[in-house]
Amino acid sequence: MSILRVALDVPLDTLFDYLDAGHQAEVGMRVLVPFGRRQMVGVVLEIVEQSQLDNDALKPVLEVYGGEPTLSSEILRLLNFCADYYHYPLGQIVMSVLPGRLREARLALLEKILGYRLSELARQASLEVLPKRALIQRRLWLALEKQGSLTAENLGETSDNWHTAIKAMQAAGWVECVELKHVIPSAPSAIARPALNEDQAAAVEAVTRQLTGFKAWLLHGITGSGKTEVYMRLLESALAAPEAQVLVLVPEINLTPQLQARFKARFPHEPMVALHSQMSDGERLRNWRQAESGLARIVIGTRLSVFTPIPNLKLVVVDEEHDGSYKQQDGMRYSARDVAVVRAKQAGIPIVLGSATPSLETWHNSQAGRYALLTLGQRAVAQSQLPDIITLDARTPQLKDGLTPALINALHDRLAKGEQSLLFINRRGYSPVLLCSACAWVAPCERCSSRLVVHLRQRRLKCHHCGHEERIHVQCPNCGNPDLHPTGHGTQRLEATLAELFPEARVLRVDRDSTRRKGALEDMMAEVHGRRVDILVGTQMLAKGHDFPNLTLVGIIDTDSALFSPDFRAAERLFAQLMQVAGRAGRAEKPGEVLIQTAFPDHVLFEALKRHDYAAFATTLLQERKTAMFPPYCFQALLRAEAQKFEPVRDFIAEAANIAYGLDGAVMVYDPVRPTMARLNGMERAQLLVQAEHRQALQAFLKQWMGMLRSLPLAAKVRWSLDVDPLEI
DNA sequence: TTGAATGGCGAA
DNA sequence: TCGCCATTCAAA
Repeated sequence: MSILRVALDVPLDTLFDYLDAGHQAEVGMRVLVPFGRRQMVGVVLEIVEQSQLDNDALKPVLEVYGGEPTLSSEILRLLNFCADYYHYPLGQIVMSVLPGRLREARLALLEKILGYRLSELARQASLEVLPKRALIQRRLWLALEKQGSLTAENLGETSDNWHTAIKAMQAAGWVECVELKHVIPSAPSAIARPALNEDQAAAVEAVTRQLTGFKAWLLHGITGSGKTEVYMRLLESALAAPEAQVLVLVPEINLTPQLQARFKARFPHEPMVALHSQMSDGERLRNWRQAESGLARIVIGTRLSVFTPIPNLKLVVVDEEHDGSYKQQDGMRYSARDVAVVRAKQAGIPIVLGSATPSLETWHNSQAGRYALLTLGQRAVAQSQLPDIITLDARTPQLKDGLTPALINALHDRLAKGEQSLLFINRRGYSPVLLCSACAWVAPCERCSSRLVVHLRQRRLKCHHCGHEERIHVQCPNCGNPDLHPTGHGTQRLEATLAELFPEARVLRVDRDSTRRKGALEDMMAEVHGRRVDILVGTQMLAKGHDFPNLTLVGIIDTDSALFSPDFRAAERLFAQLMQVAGRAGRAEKPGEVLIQTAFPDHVLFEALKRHDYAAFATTLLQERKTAMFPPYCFQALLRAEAQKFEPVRDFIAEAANIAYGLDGAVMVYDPVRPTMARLNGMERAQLLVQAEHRQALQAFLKQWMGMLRSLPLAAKVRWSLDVDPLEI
């Protein structure tokens, strides 16, 4: 009798063996199995003849969910790689990449992919058999005539009331419901494609020439250089092969609808699905299923979608590859960008990583020749200019509520011209600190090593790390002084200041607080586009993806903390962020201006930024990293631990360090430290960094180390995790 | 991780 | 001795 080796969602680094009991399960199928006193859903990863355990110690599977799509061997191979590389239990990985519905103990996919097509009867007849006034029916008829068959989703795009119309047509016998296996290819239609500039054309040509076989490309294009157009041309080429599918990764959910809309306009006939965590379970499953079955040809999604089974994958695009959102920050701490590269390699297909400010890891790979570099140096709209970037010395006594006179003048100027401005400040709330004027007490968070932020309008103090809230104190709890001052500037305070300085201006604040309501961001963007806003105040939310044609001034307030941060990646991130924000200015024909307030106007970062010279800055940073032996010149892993009490955390980390010191000498083990947020959400934290010059050495070390850590008694007393290639240290 | 079994301790 | 808790252990 064959033995099924099953992956289960338990934090144990092992598979569990079950007897097949005549079910004839296959690798990749879901099964229901008894587990302790419970039942669990798992996935068959191996089928063997003999278990390590005695056969009578094995229980039979309860159910095999056959007739469903399974996890393909390609995906299982990728997940195996991840389990190895990130040192995370395979069972948990397998179960976490399945859509929620497939983690439930029931057959999920009895529903077929249904589509509609014109009946034989209808094909003999003509549109004129429909009532004259049934406009929607007529539209659907035409669409079906053109496409052959369409899914409910396709029809939903044709019109909102498609459902009643299709029912009527079905009742009249014009339309029939069929199960879809393949998309019926549509006749190519004339879609307007903008002309490419020289750089774009060269990039498209280079990749198109090598669409078979693995190759990683870095598409380095300044903001506004038309990266998306390059992606679309590449999709076009890749999709020219019959049945071919492509995967496009985007960093954030916010950016999916935008890109989706552009793709839809360009590829109206290509079935496209989006995958991200904000969709309902049903929708997620449906879309996953369409990708898995080969029906969807364009799959666009956030980081988790890198694990979607896509049988005929021919090209992967990772947009904004430098973006930190690609890194999962809990559970298996994978980098979707890195996994995407592995996936492309395993599948033997090209991958394009796009960014205006590539991560240093990627840039280094391109310099070392591992990735081929494609540069877009011109803005796509030829006459549009790169913005002028100017630093303003913030060490002036004439600061008015944190604003320099030069910035205020520039705002005046735009207002007079009827142009829009954007002030960028990376701090939500009214002010970041509540300070006692007498004893210098500041309101702390009880659960974190952080300060509470003043939200004046709601009269509350909030912790931006754990979500804790309390009322604003009437007097200092330390000395009784009633004179407590909100100190420093946040978005809300800036908004208030601007209202005072420019009473006639329409100011709009865009941050996590003001956009909490669903659809709020979209509404606000519409306000901006409709020119019903003069000055935008916002956090980094505004940096990504939005085009503001009438925006000609970007003011950046208070970025200095990142210049001298203990985190060696802070400068890299700041540069990327400033480049991105700067890219918001002057995207159309109007030249833009970026004013940066800083106490360090001559800092090299700003010098490079003024010249829009990413390459030079990257070279400087890489030089520093090389000298210090930091990534990408070494490979790191970070062991984190947390618990309610510090003592077990300290002991666990200390013991882990001791074990590490005793292992392989090719790995450097730092001292245990407490992170900047030593306390977070009521948990005491500590961490330990290890690094090695070679990935292999680090991996070999981690394998041993993890095995030993898992068997430590203390390991059960703390919450701990390993972060391979950590982004924040 | 979950859930059950174990063991220590105060109350009765 | 009961009941409650914290801790420990197994899961195929």
